[in-house]
Amino acid sequence: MTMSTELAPSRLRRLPSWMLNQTAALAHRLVTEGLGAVGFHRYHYALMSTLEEFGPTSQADLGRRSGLDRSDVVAVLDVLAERKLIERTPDVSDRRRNTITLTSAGVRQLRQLDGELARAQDALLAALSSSEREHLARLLDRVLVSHAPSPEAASEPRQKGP
Amino acid sequence: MTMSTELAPSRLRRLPSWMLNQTAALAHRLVTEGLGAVGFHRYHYALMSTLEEFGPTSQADLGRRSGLDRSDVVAVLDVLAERKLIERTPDVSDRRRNTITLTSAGVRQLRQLDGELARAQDALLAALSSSEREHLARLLDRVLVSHAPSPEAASEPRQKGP
DNA sequence: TTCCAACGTTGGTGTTGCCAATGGTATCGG
DNA sequence: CCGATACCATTGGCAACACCAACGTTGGAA
Repeated sequence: MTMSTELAPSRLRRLPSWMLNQTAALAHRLVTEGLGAVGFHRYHYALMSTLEEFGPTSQADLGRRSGLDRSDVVAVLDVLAERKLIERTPDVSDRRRNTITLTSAGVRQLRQLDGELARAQDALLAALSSSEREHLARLLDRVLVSHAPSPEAASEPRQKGP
Repeated sequence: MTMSTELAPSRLRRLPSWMLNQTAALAHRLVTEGLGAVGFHRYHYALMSTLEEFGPTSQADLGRRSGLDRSDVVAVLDVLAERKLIERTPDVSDRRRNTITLTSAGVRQLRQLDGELARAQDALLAALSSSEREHLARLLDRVLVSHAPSPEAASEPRQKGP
């Protein structure tokens, strides 16, 4: 991923998909380094922050919300459980599921990762003013929303259907 | 990469690095599908467009300019050569090198890929106006330039020194 | 009851971006 | 001239990443 932008042909340099790839790679590297320095992985943050925001859920739900494959969720939760940051308890009302709970140590750990991540974002966007960063975020969000999956067909278990 | 943005926790949704990753993944998919439909790969386009812009060069230079590892360049050029889109000729003035030349068939092929790629960009950024697309491009470019490698230390072989 | 869907888990797969080693060649210092 | 050093194309491999298939178990609807 070491590429001098100066040398790159304008054909590539102007291509939005190319710019996005390069920038994402940059972001990925910074985030990986930042979290790696304190012994964590993006996946760990994804699951822990999802847990904090939505409260205890099943592994499958966790994966769906954070965009991880459920098979990968297993391994990530293994690590988090070993570090006592989450708890895996069988769901008594549905014995297929585990209920995943963020421990208080997990909440504290999440704070540290938040800081690490904020630093990484700052390093990434150092060249932009805060209003420019917001603008960038808005534009990216628009693109993402426009490609969001169809509004119908919620895979969430409904309490009651019509 | 199939994730409903609605369900994602705002902790992730607001993170620039996360948005960039998601958008880049989207772009990657569209580009891969577009080029794949006509039997090509991003790497093929990267090398061919670099060749058209800079003219015949060595494989190592080609890799440096387009951001590909030189070992990957070999395989990509193998395919392009087999399709008669480039020509690999030994460099008489430096027998370590191959001189890679884009054939006229290569130029024509490149036109088709340009079209395919333009369609992919359009699909990706459909939600944005043209001025918004330009704005996004400018912001991304600023970020990329700010992280560009140091301006010193040109690895280009100089014709003659001072 | 039967059938289908979802669950957690295991064990894969293909792609991507790299790195190391090799044999050949060029260049520079002495 | 000679040796050291650096660059070349090429091969082979690796780790991370995103994803998929299959399994046995459980839940819920027909």
